[in-house]
Amino acid sequence: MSQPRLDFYSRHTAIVAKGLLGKKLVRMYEDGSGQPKRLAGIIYETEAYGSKNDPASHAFKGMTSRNSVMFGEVGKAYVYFIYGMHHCMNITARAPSSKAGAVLIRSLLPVEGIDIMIGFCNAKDQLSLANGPGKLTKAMDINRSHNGINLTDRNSALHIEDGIKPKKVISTPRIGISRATEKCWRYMIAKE
DNA sequence: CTACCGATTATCT
DNA sequence: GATAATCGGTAGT
Repeated sequence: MSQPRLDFYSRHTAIVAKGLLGKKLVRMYEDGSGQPKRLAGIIYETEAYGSKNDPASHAFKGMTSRNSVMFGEVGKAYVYFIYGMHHCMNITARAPSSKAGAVLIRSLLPVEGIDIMIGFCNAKDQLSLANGPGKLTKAMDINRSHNGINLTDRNSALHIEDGIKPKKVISTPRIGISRATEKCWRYMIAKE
């Protein structure tokens, strides 16, 4: 299975956000049986977050202990904890001229290990399993231990593989933020 | 050390 | 549509 390499992530964050649609997020889940289980979903919705040009981004005010991954190498996972109960997962990506950047994964369409994911989050059907940034991390058991993990390595517990090619993509303002709402940096696969 | 608040979700009216 | 749940990061004292 081929997968995006470093140069894929070394472009403007918004371009990468759009390019990640249709790719597959793969989680190798170690359940103690000795045989890793594969959990995977097609990326259906993303949002781009920049640096000093983007007041809505964690990186806007400069590097801190939390967001340092956003300033590091591209193609890594940036996982953070929010609202005392949810994790959100990002993929670091930025043009070489930019200091920081990441793409928030907002929703997935589960395709592998669906039974296991349903067990994690009490969801009843495939669609409601990972249709939100906090829900998909719960469905795939993603937490801060995955912060900084290399997503371009297929041996990682978390990585990206090539998936489908979206036929139609739409962009809208981002969700759940109070600043820089004028930027249309949210991308999602549209129904044909 | 203390206080405020957020890239969310489930649940209630 | 509105709000509680719940806690780590960040800024300010």
